Amino acid sequence: MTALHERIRRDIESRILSGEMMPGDRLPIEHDLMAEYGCSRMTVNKAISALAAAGLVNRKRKAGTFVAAPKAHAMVLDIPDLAHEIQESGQKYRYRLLHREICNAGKVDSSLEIEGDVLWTVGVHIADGKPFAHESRAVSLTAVPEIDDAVFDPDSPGTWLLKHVPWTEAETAISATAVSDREARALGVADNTACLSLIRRTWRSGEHITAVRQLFLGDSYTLVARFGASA
Amino acid sequence: MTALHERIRRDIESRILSGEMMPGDRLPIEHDLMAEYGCSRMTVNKAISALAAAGLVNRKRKAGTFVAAPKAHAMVLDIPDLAHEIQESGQKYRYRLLHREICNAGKVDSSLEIEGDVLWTVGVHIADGKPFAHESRAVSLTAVPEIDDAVFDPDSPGTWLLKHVPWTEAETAISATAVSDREARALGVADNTACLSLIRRTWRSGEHITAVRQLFLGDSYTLVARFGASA
DNA sequence: AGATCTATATTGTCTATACAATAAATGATA
DNA sequence: TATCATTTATTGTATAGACAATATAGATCT
Repeated sequence: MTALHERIRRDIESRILSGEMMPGDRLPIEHDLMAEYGCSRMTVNKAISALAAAGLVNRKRKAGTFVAAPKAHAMVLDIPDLAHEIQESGQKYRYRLLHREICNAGKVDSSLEIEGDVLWTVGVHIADGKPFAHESRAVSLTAVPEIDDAVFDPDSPGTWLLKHVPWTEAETAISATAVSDREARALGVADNTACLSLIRRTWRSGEHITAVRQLFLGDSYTLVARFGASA
Repeated sequence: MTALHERIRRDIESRILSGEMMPGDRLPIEHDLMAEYGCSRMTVNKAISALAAAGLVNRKRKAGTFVAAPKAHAMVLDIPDLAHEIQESGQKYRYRLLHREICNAGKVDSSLEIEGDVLWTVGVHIADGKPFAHESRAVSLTAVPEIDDAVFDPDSPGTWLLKHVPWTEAETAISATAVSDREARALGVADNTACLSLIRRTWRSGEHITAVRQLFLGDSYTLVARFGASA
């Protein structure tokens, strides 16, 4: 039932992933694959183009198609929507707003690197009554003026934004840090506890929409990135 | 000079990303796009299939093509090869091996979740003479017997593996932790310093190759993931 | 109203062919 | 030998047409 071009793609893909074809090796030319699979060149081309789009091979006119060097470690990182993830796992999710203020970006955490007038929120993500992540967020009022009217009761500011504002570019920086005393109090942990710090900034067509810094208790939360069939 | 199918793809993509077309909106049918762009259906199909492959739209026979719900936060995470990255930034890279032992996996850090006989290495990544990441790695001897003969002098075990063994599946877990006393000593920092813990496990066709746990000093290292044009 | 069949719109795949673009290989020239 | 032009192999793009698969919408029958 699977389409032929798909079969060809998977066939060659497996030859590469299994190590049977090593980086630098040359693939058969389209004409030969046509013969091998008994199909038209368009079909072969579709299969190999897909591999090229996925970065598994490089193609060059006249030269041929070659197995690409291993993509080192580019992989898909699944940064979940907290509310969604927590509810999935059967826990009760709540967001508690600690602070909400319209102010100039200069006033908020400088690590967010946002400018202009913003809505600044500070809150805590709670799973089954237990604080679980601390969040400080700035949303540009010039980019998203309507957020001023938003109520963050069922939804956290992040969920609200996801539902209302599409983004086109994003950047996420992950590091480790020790919680400050104020954050420790909000999370109900000891001062200086090791935390995962996730700073995420999004744009829409070059215009900065929001920047957020989330602190996850180190042992309670782990980001997992997967690549390949093990998923 | 850009191909027509590429122009069509970008055209529609920008309509989606700009917010002009919202999730759930229906795209014109291929026949209409044919007319709009004055080309054959195959060309339109190629453009829209690319958008579908990228997850921007969903296609259903008879129903049509629809703008997909925002892909939450799936993005490309660039987990660099440490040696490469440090050298890029003009610093001098060195790997110092602290421990090397053939043993059963049971003996090494249980968080690595590997089994059988392994080569266990512990070492420190050094940039410009300053310790910078602590690494504990187990490499399966059944999967990679030849690593027993490897010398980790110019290359760290990770770099050696990258050069010699292709992998097909990988999983990376990122969390925050406080360094143990032994690790603190190796890194030359105070006990309990907050660190980024990166556990990475790779397979080849289902066979577990290696598992590694790297500890990065929290303030000295940040993983950055980017998505979209801002890169 | 509800179930079942039928028609139809839309995407999915494939073919055979054509010409364009590119870079490597080859040959000609200085 | 070095440089430049020419050929040639290979991929890139496009076309028109055909038939398949499938989900919706409409029609028919309980």
